[in-house]
Amino acid sequence: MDDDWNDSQPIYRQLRDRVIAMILDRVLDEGDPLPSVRNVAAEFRVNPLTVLKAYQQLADEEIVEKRRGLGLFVKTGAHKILLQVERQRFTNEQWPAIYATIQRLGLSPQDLLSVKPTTGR
Amino acid sequence: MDDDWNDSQPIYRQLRDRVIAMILDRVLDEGDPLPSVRNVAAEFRVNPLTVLKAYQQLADEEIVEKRRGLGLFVKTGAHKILLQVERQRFTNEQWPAIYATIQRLGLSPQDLLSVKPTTGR
DNA sequence: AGTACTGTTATATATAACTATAACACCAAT
DNA sequence: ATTGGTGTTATAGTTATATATAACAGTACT
Repeated sequence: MDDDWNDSQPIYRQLRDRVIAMILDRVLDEGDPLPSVRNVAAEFRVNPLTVLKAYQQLADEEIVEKRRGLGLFVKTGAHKILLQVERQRFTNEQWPAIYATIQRLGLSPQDLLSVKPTTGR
Repeated sequence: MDDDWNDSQPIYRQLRDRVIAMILDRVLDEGDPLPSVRNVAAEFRVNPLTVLKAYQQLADEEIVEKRRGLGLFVKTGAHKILLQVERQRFTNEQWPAIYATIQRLGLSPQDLLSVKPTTGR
């Protein structure tokens, strides 16, 4: 409903991340069709080619499956694989920098843990 | 010494962040000159214009002060201001999304916040 | 005056990201 | 067969990022 785009990340990347989040949150179950390229483009007021690029990437990552004339579908096993891959990516690649920032700013775990998330990401 | 550039962020932005980190870490004290445009460009094998863009931004943000023919210098009060501004930006804008990701991946925030990082950022 | 530093501007080029518009090819159902 | 739904391709233009090269302008020191 809210078309908010993070300025520090390409849209097609954010679209990809959004789908992955939906799979992880079981909003999209395995075998379910992804919302169509044209629908997503219309909903977020974005060019269809941008959506296509995001979907293409998901297909390249074997998270999603193409069926000619029908659309893209969540592969079976996608949830489990994503959980593994994304966990490792987060803890190894993203978290160290985040933790360094927290330390640098002198923020306390207590403060951070009491902050409620507002964005789905 | 290690010229590592994060692929998901423009170089000039990363250069800006690096200077800010140096100020927060007291590597650069108030009144100190920033490493010169040409030196930074040479050290990181980057175009001088890219460095200039980062420095220009720091000047626009009033964190740094220009002296004609001499260079850029850390403003007095920069540390305190940065600590305030960056703390708020992190907890309000970045942390909520990070926390959501942690939840989504089923990771324990407590564990993450008590573990030592491996990379300096 | 000359040298050696500073930031800055001017051109020109390359690539990535995003957009607008239009058309094509496949599949399912009427 | 036609309609309406998929993804996909083709052209073309804009903006942001980064590059290479060169020159300009202010300050300090010799």
